[in-house]
Amino acid sequence: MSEQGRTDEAATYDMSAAQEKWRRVWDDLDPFRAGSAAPGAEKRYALTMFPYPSGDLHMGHAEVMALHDVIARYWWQRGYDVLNPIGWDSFGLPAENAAIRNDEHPATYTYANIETQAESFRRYGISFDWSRRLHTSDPEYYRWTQWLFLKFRERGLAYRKNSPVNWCPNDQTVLANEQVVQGMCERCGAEVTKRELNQWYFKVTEYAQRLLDDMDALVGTWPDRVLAMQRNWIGRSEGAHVDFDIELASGETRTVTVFTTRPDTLYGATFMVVAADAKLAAEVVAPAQADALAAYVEEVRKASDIDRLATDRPKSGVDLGVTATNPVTGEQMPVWASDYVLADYGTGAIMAVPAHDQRDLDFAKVFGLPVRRVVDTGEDNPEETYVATTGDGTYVNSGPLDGLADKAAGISRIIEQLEADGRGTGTVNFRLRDWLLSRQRFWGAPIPVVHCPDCGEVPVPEDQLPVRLPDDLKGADLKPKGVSPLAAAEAWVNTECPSCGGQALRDSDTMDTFVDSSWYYLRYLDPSYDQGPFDPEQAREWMPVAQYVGGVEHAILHLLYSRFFTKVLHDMGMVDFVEPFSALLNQGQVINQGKAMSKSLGNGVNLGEMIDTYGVDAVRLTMVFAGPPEDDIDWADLSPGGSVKFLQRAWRLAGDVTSPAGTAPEGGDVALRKATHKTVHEVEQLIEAHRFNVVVARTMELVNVTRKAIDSGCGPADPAVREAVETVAVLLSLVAPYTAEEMWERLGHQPTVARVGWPSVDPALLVEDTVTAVVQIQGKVKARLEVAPDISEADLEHLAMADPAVVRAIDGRPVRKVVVRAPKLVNVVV
RNA sequence: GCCCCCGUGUCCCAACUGGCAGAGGAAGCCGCCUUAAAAGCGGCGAGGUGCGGGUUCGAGUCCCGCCGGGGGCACCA
Repeated sequence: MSEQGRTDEAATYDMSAAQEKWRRVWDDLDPFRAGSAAPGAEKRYALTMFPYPSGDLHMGHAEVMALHDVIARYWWQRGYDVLNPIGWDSFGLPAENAAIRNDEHPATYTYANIETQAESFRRYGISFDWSRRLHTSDPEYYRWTQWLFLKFRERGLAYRKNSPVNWCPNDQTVLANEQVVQGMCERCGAEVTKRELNQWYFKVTEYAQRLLDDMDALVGTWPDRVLAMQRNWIGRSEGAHVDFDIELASGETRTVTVFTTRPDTLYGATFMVVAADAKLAAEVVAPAQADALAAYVEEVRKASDIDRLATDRPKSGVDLGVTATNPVTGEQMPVWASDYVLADYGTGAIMAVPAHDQRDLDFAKVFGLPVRRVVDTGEDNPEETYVATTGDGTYVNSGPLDGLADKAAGISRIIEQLEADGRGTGTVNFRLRDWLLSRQRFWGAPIPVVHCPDCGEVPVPEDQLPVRLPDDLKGADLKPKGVSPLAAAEAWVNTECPSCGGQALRDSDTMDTFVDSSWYYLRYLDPSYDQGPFDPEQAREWMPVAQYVGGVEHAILHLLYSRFFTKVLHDMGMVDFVEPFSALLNQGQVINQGKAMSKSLGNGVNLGEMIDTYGVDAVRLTMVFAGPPEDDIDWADLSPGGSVKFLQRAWRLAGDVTSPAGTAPEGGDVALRKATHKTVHEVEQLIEAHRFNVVVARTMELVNVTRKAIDSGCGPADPAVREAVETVAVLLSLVAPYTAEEMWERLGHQPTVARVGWPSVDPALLVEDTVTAVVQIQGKVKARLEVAPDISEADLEHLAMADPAVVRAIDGRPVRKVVVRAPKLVNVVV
């Protein structure tokens, strides 16, 4: 790129040559090895969500890594000992599907892509410690995933149960609730159906309250919206279980418990509704209504989840032909079945209070069921309007509660009464369900359990881990068949029972890949550790992660699971903290022309081409400068060419410095020195606040004033110029490592600029000689005064009132009030 | 339907606990340099902060109500 015959001002450096050159130097110096900081340095763990190895890196990776690296490199410069590892989340469906397509083993695709991405990361110049590299599909890794599964099982936190589960007919596997989005498979978009299967679960629900409570410690360092999403997902609600006796057709009595958040409206419960697809409905239905129920359930099954999600569709249901007794009024209430009650939330049955719940009221209206108001809110009576009232009010028609106007008191009184009568109890209910972890796919960690006809479910002994995946399956062997491809691998699935030695079968399901990623941050501490999943000593030194950076798409799944794992490990005594990630930053997405990049829109931007055209540094700088890190950035709005120009301008400064390396800055041009020190000081605060775009803007300003100083100010030989240019190089080392290194070399220094240390700020140089004070009349600026920064309020007021422009503006009117904020402002009110 | 975030020059974006609306960049225009162009250097313009109220000496910033955009949840009893 550099050519002969150009003037000095127009000189540029060759970006691609610099990339080749410095990459080798860095490989040699290995400057980002954790543990290489000065002895006693504070340790900081910088983590970025590890990539999935599909294809090469894309613009999204480029953005998140560029932002993340600002933090990691800043910490190194500040003298911290930094752990910034990289690895791959390398199990998963895309590799398996590629293997079926290409008639090969999934490992082929996986490890080839990993090499491609690793090469791209190196070229991209991220400050990773490559010695910590891991892949979750390595047997050395999944050995410990399996080990953790067994430990969870020992603690009763991994268990099997029969249950209707989410089934993706396209991927031919079950899905966790978290992986079903709007009734669709979050991976392939197919409509999810239900199947009754025996599957493995992690008992996340046991940790629901702690997952909620411990979020208090994350407020302020995690994005509010992520905390809100997790809270919402956990879905805690306080209420009561209330028992209703149902008079069955056989004459027997069956007690049915409902969950309600409004036990205080029990006097207004006029009917009961059970989930149509729950066993309960079939168990209590009167014989005369059994056919009607069966027909209704069939109808509901046919209606897809998509239809169910439409909240405005009319209520439907069927009368079960039995009645339940209201425990406080003694009234007989009809029992209905409907699909608006969910089988797997609460108890799958509700007491309907149509006057104060719109859904119940809609149902009552369709079927002509009674409505009775028990809370008078002052609004129109819902019995007439068919608009349910849900606010606070005075209890009516509610026996002992009548006249009371306090909802909290109403709730606790009813609960007391129910508890005294043995008809109910106060309780807390969560929306969170247990985590379904079995997958009927091949490319995952096998579940380390053997099923023996005599001994039943037998865990694989620890010394036999890992249970390795067979390496002789490929192509059509891996086609989804509704059961795991492993079930058909006879040589693999047939085994000895570890307990009795008899013929037995391995569990042929594999674990959800989210199990792998729930603990990888601990494995990074020492990926070759063979005494356990991670080195507890290293965990004490480095954990928890000081800054985690990644996409908001993991707001619930990965982050919730990792938090759960950490709490379990804490309870096992393996770690001494309860939250894995102290701070979280969600970067925005890179979009193009207002829309997410996609093949169908044809608006994709190829990272490799961008790097070839503009160079790594310009692409990184463009990403960081684009805007606040958590905002989406539209590539069409940006100017990578402008970034190139800026980097060349900055680089050119280094060539203009004529003072020798090592020149002390003292005695240099004071104005330039002040600009330099002020920039460093501001950048420190901006980085702490993650305002990286402004960091770049401040660096540009410093480049601009340095250019002026060289051309028309103190001149290139002034020591302040060297100080300014060296500062620019250090600032750029966070964002544009190649340019920074080129500058550093040109300035007569040895590599690497990435570890030279952060410039120290001289507080004396942060003090301004004079400050511009603004004098306002009625809030409008009328005069400006140059004053000392430490001027007293009285002096400033005096100066302001004496200013001719101010006197003119006041024009003899009486001054009602003078507001003085020394040294910046005086406001005169007349 | 409920909850959250965001609306600042042509565009992307700055503006500390309320205190001179403009830092940086892009695009544009004008000079300098050049035989010329590119590159480089220097300079210029423009909005009163989506709309309407309110609080305040003073509001882009705080409060209320709208409009527009984005996101999350969604029959969760």
